[in-house]
Amino acid sequence: MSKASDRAYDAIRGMILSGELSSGDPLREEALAQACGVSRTPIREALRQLEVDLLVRRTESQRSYVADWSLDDVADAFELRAMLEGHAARRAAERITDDIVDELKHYNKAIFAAISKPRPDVPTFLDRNREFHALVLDTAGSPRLKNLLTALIEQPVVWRTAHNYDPTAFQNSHSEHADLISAFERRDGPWAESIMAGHIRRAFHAYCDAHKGMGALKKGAA
Amino acid sequence: MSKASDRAYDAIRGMILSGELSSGDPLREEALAQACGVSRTPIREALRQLEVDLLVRRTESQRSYVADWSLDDVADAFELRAMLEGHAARRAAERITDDIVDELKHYNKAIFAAISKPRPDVPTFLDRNREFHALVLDTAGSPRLKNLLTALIEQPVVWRTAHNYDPTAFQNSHSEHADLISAFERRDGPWAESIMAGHIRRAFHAYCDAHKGMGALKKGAA
DNA sequence: CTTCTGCTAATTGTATACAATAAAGCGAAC
DNA sequence: GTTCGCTTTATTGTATACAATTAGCAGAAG
Repeated sequence: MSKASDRAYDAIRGMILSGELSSGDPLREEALAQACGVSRTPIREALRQLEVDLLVRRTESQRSYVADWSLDDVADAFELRAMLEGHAARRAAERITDDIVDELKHYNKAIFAAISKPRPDVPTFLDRNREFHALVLDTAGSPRLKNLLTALIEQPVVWRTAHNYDPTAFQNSHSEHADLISAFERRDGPWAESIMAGHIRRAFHAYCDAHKGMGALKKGAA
Repeated sequence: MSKASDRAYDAIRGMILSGELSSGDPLREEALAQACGVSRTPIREALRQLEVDLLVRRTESQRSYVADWSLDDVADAFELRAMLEGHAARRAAERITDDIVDELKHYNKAIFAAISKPRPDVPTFLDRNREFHALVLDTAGSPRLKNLLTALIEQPVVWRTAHNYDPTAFQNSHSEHADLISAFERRDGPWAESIMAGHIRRAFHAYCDAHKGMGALKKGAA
């Protein structure tokens, strides 16, 4: 996407993720255009993309609203991620080269450094973690799988949960990555698959723990 | 999508599937607009959708081209379908009601009727088959899964292959649906999953047989 | 009191003009 | 002869005006 569309996309996405907009809020093109300082054309493009991301839902009459993510939806998303990323890990194990393994080790070292500080560096953790998973996905060598997963991976759920990780969860994440790398070194697809699936499922349970009693994702603002 | 966008989408999609446009052909908005009798705006929307469908690819400089589907890509798509539709079948088996089972039986009966004629009624087969799979997918009750699969399910591969089915393949398809219904009646998720996965894989092999020696999807026209 | 109908206002869809950007072709310098 | 850079041209991005559609509401009929 190009400049204005990107600005619009990031802006709207930010408003949704930050809770400035709540579930079910209507998204009117004209209003968003003013808010983002662009015309309706790039807004329309951004909304289409956000719809693919499932952050925005459209009614049959083409009106757009902020999507609502119930706990079931979140579970659903994590389940699919577990399956698809597990599959990706298996394929990656069958195709990986030593160079890629080294690169993964490098990312995981950076993750370790970020979470070993007295006060964990969450943004760095998130970035390296993202890169780690992206590299696995690339190594899987399936453009379609990549397409499906990217729509699933960068979603509010993932985004919000990490801030609530406790130190143990960080450690678990890091050591699961290490296990995954071991599976890759042995080119053991099934092992890689099961580690990855478990890795995602653990993230889901971390999410559940973090959101216990706080009404899931309802009402982000206020 | 609305009228003009739809027309554009169908028209371009048709041009690609029929082979009127070949892999790698550039898609220029202005030219398509004229060809479809609409302005560039709906064309742009259609192209974005076709890109999601993976029928169109865009370069970094935002130019659009007809995507090329190598045999590997086709295999890739079928593998993902097998996994995801298998998953959907398992979920469906855990959630299905007797009414839905009856409806599936009804579709499968219609399929049987269509393929039992002296000269099989392929369009009807395709329609009922589509409805059968769509109902399973709905019953799975995962909007995200549905989202992912619809992007995968209506693709050139599926579309073209059925025309080359031999009578045996039609029969197999019908009897696998019957098996699936049995699994649903017993609410046996794992069974349903494996039948569905096999069902899709068989379709892939039917595709391979039909395209043996005819250079996969290269050069559809001429 | 409810429901249907028609009007009004709000919102999205489409077309088109113009701006920005990337590709292609040409020419000069080395 | 090749390569670098400029100019030209083709193509996409953005803004805006207008058309079409939809929702919301008021008012009359039952």
